[in-house]
Amino acid sequence: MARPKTFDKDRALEAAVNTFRKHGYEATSAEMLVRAMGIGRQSLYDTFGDKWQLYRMAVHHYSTVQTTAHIAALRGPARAIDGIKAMVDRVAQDAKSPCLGVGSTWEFGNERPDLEEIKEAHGRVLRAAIRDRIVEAQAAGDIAAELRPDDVAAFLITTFAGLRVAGRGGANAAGLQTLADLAIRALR
Amino acid sequence: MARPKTFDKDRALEAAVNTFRKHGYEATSAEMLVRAMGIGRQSLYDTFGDKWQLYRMAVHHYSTVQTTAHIAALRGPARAIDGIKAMVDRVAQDAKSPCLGVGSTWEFGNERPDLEEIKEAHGRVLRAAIRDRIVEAQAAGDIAAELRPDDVAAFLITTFAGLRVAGRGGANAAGLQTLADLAIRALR
DNA sequence: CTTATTCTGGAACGATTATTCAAATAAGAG
DNA sequence: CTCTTATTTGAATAATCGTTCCAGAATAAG
Repeated sequence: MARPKTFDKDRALEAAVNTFRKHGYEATSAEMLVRAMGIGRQSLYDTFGDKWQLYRMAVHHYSTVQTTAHIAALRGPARAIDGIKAMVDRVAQDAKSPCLGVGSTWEFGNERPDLEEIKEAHGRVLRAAIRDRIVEAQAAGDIAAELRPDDVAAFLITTFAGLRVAGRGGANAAGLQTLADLAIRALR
Repeated sequence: MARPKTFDKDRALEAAVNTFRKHGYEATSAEMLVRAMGIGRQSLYDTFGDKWQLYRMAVHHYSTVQTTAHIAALRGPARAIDGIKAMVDRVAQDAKSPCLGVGSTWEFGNERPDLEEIKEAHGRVLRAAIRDRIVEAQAAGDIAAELRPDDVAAFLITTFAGLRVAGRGGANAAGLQTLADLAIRALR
């Protein structure tokens, strides 16, 4: 059997992710994707189907990486409140590079069931992880006991979106950190 | 002099605003605009120049209306903190309909000087108005004195973006209100 | 009425879109 | 080397894009 050289699909997908992050779905052309991914045009269609399927895979990949990083920061420190702070700080530091989650949410709202499915799955996991640490922080007296954990988790995720929009709009690192600190303040 | 009937430019512009709000710039075609605005294709180009100029006018119009509404809510109540709450609540209630400010920020970042100019001008006015009421609320003891008014104003505007992304993603009215309440909590 | 002006809508333009067919190229296995 | 398969690339398709030209319909002032 002959086994010719095959291109790195993961590398190609990550290049697609970055292109979609920067320009969104509509403003990204197949030509841009091919160039960024460093593969031939036909390989793109053979391997990933079409532009929309590639986009879905990009969103899925991005969501996985991002959710994993969120949770790693969240669970890193011993104290729950420190984990929550670490997670928020990480988003503040990362907010200068465009988020594909916010991008796809803004571009398609909740009108694309297949996209919604992907984001719902990751969102559920992330919300649950955050909620657990909130409960833990409340037990430690670091988050006000009267707050409902689900509400706080939703608030933090909404804060992520706000930070990312601010970052996209040109806010500097120090300003983003100040915003993150203020959000944490709401939990006392 | 003969003076033929002229179409209502304000109505047409508002229709353009709504179309751009829903679909963004890239995904809005001239055909969609013509249909939504209820005018002939040539009238669009004669009156508004081209698609980009129309978009700039739409962003400008939207920003003006939105800034005015923000400030009206902000200055309505006698107590400053109530004005701030009213402004945030208004955004929470409005967050289901897509915001052209967030949309243009996300679609173009801060790389379009002519767009940036428009939003900077309105942003400056809004930030100043918010800051004034924050100072007032601090004097009344309703906002923590140690917070810097500029930071709080930036935080509130970032919260607007977060709420709007959440609304676009399908959050319901009650959930948005809860998020707004939590944001206000950060100011105590 | 006439006449001046505006608006409309079909036709066309060139450019770009996503996608596919088919042929050429490249590279590893035997 | 040959053979097999992956990948690339040129060409073509059909659709749509923003935009302009142009002819005719509509409308209001004189």
